[in-house]
Amino acid sequence: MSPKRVDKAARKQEILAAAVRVFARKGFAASRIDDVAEEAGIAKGSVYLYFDSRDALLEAAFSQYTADADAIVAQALNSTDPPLERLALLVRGTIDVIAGAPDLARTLLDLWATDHMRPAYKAYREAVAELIAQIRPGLGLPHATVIVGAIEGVVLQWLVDPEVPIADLAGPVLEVVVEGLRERA
Amino acid sequence: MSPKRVDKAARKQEILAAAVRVFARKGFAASRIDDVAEEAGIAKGSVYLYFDSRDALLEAAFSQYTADADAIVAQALNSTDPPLERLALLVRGTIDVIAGAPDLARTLLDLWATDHMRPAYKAYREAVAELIAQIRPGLGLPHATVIVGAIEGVVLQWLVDPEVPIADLAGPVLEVVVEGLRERA
Amino acid sequence: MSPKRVDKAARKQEILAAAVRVFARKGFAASRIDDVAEEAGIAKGSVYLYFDSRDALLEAAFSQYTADADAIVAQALNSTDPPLERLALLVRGTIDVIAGAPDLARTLLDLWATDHMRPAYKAYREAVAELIAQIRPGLGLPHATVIVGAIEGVVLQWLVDPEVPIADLAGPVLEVVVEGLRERA
Amino acid sequence: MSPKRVDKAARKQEILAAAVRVFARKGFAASRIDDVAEEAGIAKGSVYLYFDSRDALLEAAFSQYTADADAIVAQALNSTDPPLERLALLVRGTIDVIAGAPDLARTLLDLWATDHMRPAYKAYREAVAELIAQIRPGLGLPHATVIVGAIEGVVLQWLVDPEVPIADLAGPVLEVVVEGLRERA
DNA sequence: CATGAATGAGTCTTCATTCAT
DNA sequence: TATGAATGAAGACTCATTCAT
Repeated sequence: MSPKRVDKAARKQEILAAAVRVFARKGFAASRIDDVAEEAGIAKGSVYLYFDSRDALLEAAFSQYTADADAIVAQALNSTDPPLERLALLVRGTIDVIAGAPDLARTLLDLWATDHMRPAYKAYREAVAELIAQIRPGLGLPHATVIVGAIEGVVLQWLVDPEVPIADLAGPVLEVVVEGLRERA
Repeated sequence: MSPKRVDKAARKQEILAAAVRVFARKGFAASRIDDVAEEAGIAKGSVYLYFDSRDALLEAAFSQYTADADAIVAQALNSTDPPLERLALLVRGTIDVIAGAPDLARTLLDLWATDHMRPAYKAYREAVAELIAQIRPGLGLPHATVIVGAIEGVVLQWLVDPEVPIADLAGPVLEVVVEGLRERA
Repeated sequence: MSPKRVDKAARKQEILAAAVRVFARKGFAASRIDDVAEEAGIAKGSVYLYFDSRDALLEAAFSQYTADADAIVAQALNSTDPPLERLALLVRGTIDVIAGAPDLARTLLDLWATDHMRPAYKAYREAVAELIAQIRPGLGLPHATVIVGAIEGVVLQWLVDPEVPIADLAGPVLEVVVEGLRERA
Repeated sequence: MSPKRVDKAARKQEILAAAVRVFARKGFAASRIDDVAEEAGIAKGSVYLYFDSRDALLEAAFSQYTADADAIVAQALNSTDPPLERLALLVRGTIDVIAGAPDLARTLLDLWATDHMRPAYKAYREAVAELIAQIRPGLGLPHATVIVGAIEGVVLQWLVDPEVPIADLAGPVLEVVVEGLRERA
């Protein structure tokens, strides 16, 4: 009847973190449950005390990712700042979160092949569309798709090539997207 | 010995094409040698007469893809039109090619997880940097990364969600990127 | 030290009873120690305080079952009634007991696959042989095997198909076995 | 394109026969795919070229069993002999088939725990009911259940104890069931 | 060249058993 | 005594690769 020392939720987080590190290192497809267990310093079978299956681990990693991302988006959009300010918040927030958790970010490569990101991106686009409609009439979902694309596309390039200086790119994203490339009068 | 009806190189190409179709359909991780053989209309063992291993097949499929992609970019950039025109060509060309071969495009999701795209994207960014430097001084590699990001990011969203109207997005990409979102005076 | 609230033997019996219920429900092969522990309302590890292993638990469950079965048979045979009467008692007793504990009966399916029933059935046949020899000279072990077979075979059919009305079949068993099918003069 | 030497159907039969031998030796629950493969003299993976799963092997064993059994029943019932003759045919046929294939018979112990035998036994009982109704009015399904029970119950005892002389028991079954135990006037 | 049956290493998952608390 | 987290051996199933024909 004595309560066990182990905090189940904490242990679950440890394993998930270990899994994310492994996924980041080798990709989900090449990650074995043994790898995750070893990274977490436990026996293979113990992973199953906390996650139902290998897929459940990816699932959990995904949830963790989108939870963070959603928070950023929500925060940026619910502010009362002027729209351009909020757009800047959004871009900076997203990129900071991603750059701050490279391992988690790497799982995006696997997540994209899933259809878990579909609703997330859809909501993201719609929120941005609403935001930019306040900047200038005539801006809508297509342009929002471009904004989201610029952010995620910059991340993508960093994932493909770690030398891309992701942390420094929030500025350029905003410059290009807000001011455009064309020479001003 | 007269040459056989089917020459080796051609047969190898057929298998490669079949492999790409299969990879596009189910992703690389879920594609079996059996699937490729069936798609190519030959026996499983025969695949090994042309490719040393599953990985070699992958490698070949990836190389073919990047070669195609490189050609698009080169073509757009080597024109003598004014820079903004060439940018437009590039954006439209890339998106048209990708939207025109949806099956092939799916392969990108796997490609990104390899490092085959690293040099391709690097060259892509550098070429775009050179191009936009001609539009306005002060524009450079960071902005080029955003441009490439916007293009690839829009494609990414379409891969994640087929309802994203990729074919209609070349225009919005250019609008945002060239003119910016900000209200003009 | 005053005796603990629950004495060891009683607790052991509780666990055994729980085990039998579980085995009856799902069959032995599909029964997990966890299931037994849960049915007994204790922790999995505690089962091992009373039984050395899963097999020991099985063994105990089987022994309990055969002990019960032997008691039935002994009781029916030790009466001083005339032979046909005792045969009727035996058939009715056996079927009533089995039909009265359907959960327990399911265990028979597993028991048959072990050799725990071998001596029990042997004794059963011999006792019946002795009994029927008093009904008519010339009747012996082969006929006893048929009698026991008819009883157990009817039970078997009920285990295979719960719609077989086991509770109503003691009569027909006796009719067939005592009177035979043939039209009497 | 050259046709392979191996007759797939024959090979499948070989594996099934090997499986039945293994099942007979250790019971289905304790039988490993490795055991079956070794018994068949092939590699573990090869079993899966012919059977989808371990369960499919039991399934196949079952089908083989009931095919034989059904044939016996059908043959006995479709004869034009007088009813008592046909009953004798049925009892002798069933017991001969079972006694002639002890390995296959042993799988009955596993089959019974499945619900595959439910419809088979139901049909068996109904056929016998029809048959005995021709022997004497008033005989019906309950008595048929007893007949089937006597046959299967005798087999059961032989499975539990190989010393039970199954091959010699068709006679006693008929004697008891046709004539009854009671002393005739 | 082509075939496709055969192989067996590799992986996920389960679960009896142990043991620190 | 009791607990239940942890362990790791075992087993089903997959599939890249080989090779006899």
